[in-house]
Amino acid sequence: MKEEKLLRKILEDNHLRITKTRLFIFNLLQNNEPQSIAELVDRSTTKVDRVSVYRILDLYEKLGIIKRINIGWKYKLELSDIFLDHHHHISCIGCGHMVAIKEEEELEDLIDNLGKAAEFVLTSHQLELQGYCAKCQKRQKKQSAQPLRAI
Amino acid sequence: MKEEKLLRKILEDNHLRITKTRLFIFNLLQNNEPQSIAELVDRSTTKVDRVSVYRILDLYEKLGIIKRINIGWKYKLELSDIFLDHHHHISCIGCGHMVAIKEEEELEDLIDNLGKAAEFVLTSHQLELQGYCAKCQKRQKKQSAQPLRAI
DNA sequence: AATGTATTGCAATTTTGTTGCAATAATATA
DNA sequence: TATATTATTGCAACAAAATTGCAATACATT
Repeated sequence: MKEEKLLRKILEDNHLRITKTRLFIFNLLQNNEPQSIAELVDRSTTKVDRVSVYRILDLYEKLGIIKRINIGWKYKLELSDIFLDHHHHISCIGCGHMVAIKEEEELEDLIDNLGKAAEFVLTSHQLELQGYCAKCQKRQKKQSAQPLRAI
Repeated sequence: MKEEKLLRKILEDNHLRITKTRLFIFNLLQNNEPQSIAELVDRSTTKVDRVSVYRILDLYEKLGIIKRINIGWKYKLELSDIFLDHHHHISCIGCGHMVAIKEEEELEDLIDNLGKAAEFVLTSHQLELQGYCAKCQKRQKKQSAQPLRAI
């Protein structure tokens, strides 16, 4: 429960109250894959009002507790790097399956340099990869070849 | 007008009609910085109905003509790599200013390897950096120091 | 130019996100 | 530990964003 302790500290430091709803939402974030707001609202019903979910997510974002990550056209929310180790994502267009890519020094260094070159002081970055996972590649081969840009 | 030719070819290849509205929206995408859907809808009024803007953007996404890029909690749309040279973005939290980062072989290679390591066949990726631009850094120094997690 | 059909615009609807305010719950303090 | 203070929540109403069905229109084919 190290994470909840940190959450409590952040709230305290900002003179914000440690409430059941705030802990509940934090719990949802902690015990699930990255979720959309709709999913979070869904998982909260009966426990927490829609409005409060939105308000708590806004607050958590301002406090740097959560961040948005992109999956194609949509985005999902996950705990930020102070709770989870810094990482990136790769997601399968075929089945939606998503895996975390653990931190790579070489990549992070390169990103730092991009910031320096642009004379920026970097505060954050996201890298998202998309493609077909091993399973979906096999499945595709079995079926007839797909057109490049089918709709 | 090389780009419009490619657009026409993609539509033709998919047995879709080349219409004034589709060309109009493409034109908006081509002649502006990355835009939000709201901005595109705004710039279309009187010419194109809101609904059609949504439908055309959906279509363009399916066809791989446009892609979403993230700016903090929001996203914007821009033409995809078949129209624009592949690049990434760095945006300033202070003033919202955004600059393109031109392709870097080393970075792209590294990303390819991440895909291979996960046994994925990659189709696309996005890298977004955030921070403070040179101007905003100076402005901040003048003002008193900011707390790390102010709300 | 006429025909068939995809595309568009309109109206209505659903979904998503926001606001004000009274009721409630968390903290400070006595 | 009870009470007072005030942040937080839920409710209702609202506003904005996105979607749907269908008739009117415009594009492509002959």
